[in-house]
Amino acid sequence: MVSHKVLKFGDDGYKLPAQARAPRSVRKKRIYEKKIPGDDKMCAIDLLATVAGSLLLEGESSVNACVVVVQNTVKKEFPAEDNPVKALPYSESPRLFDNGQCGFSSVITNPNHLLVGDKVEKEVQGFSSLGVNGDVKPDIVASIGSNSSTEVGACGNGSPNGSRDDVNLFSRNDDDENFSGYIRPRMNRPVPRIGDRRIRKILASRHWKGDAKPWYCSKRSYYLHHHQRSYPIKKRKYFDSISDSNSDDYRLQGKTHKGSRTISSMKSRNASFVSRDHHVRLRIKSFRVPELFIEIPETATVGSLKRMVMEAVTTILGDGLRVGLMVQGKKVRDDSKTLLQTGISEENNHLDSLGFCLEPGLETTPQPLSSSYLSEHACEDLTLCRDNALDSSHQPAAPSPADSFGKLGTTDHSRALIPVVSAAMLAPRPPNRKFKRTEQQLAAQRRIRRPFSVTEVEALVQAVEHLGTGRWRDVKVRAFEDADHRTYVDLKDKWKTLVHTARISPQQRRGEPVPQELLDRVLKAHAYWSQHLMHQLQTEPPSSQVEALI
DNA sequence: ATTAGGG
DNA sequence: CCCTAAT
Repeated sequence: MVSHKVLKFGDDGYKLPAQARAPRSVRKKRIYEKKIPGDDKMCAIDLLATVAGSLLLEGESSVNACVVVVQNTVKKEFPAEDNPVKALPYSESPRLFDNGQCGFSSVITNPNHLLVGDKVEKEVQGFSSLGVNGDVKPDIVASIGSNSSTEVGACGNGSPNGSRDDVNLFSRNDDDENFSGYIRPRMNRPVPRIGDRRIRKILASRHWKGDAKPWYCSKRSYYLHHHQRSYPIKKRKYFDSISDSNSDDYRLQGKTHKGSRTISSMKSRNASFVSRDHHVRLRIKSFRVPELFIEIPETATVGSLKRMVMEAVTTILGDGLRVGLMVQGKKVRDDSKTLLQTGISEENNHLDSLGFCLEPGLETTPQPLSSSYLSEHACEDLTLCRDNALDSSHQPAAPSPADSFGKLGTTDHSRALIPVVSAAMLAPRPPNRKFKRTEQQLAAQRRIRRPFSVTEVEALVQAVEHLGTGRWRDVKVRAFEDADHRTYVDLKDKWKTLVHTARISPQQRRGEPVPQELLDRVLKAHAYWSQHLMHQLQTEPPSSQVEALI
């Protein structure tokens, strides 16, 4: 009987459980959601190589060269007075191993700088669409600096509107953050990432107000996934004014491009900001491969082990990646948002929790495993491993997370081992807890407040009159299909407050006054549906009743 | 994924 | 709005 060694690279793999939740991008989209047009595809490896190349470019001194990675090319822009930096030959692949260390604590280890100009947004989008990945969701995070060792030096002054908003973020040293992940056979089931449940518990035990907000937040990840995060605080007033000045009746408005109006009005208003040639300098310290679990027979050769590890990494990188961006612990999904809006160009302290991550490009077309970058050797070894696993009866000495090991080889699809990376390791380091989060930071975590306009209230009331108070999903579809920022939870909450508002005296009400007529309807509908909970289940009341209700 | 309800 | 718990 061949015993297996379970090798685990990295030793603090579980230190960040709260961040272990995998992206939900995989999940089925809500019906009322709009589909995002597919992006171009490109070779993930090439991408990584490109990124790596870019990152390896700089030495400590040359801080001002601007290296922008655009798909398969590396575009360099050099400030007049700076020494150009040699570009890494494109053919040179990133270093996957950290010399002297077991495994690959970092794909790219040299301190380096990635300076991004205005066009960052576009560039990032270029990345965001690589191949795809069937059922595994590795994440690789490139943390930008770290709290403990990050030196945030502002080239400009601190004033938000100062003449120089440039921010230079860089880390002094390459402090070693461990990584973890698993290698597991490709199975139907997603990998046993760090248990959701456990994570939730941990999350639950953590009051977000007082603690770092995990960037994967159970529920929130659901709708924030699709309903973009709010704007930076600083811009809040500005946005509020916009939405306030426009009543949004999405139902009547029909399908329009989301936010088109907002964007356009924003442009004109924000012109003074945007026009200025402010740049944000970011330095991606390194991309790390998270914790990795490998099960391999004792009789396997060192060479095969090495290849296995290589295979794992390669698979992670080659199975389709896209770039994710995290700001203040929150994933920024809206690619159309500007850095300014996202807060990246704001004060320095916003950058301490900025992170890039490579995640599976699940939005795009799935690619058959055969097209991945598995080498023949790797496949051979993996096959060998699989066979051995079969021989050794079943069962994996591998405890916990690797419960799938036992099934190694039970499926034909398990020909290749798919490395699974726990998101935990990849997450950017949580904000430094030493310093209390500022109100601003806290607020930035929230979605922007968007008071319901009278028109929206009207739409909501009408929908509830017809559908009742227990079918918010339907209400959403029916009356707010195009209001992407209004989730059914929001609608439910709004109804709650409407009912409350209707019950209190007009003097106690705040905000834009809701016509009494509407409030009356709210109470009526509320009363009606309170009594007809039975019917509310599926059917809509006869129009006659509804009208009577109205 | 949705719903319900407290914070 | 946020967050959870329970569906």
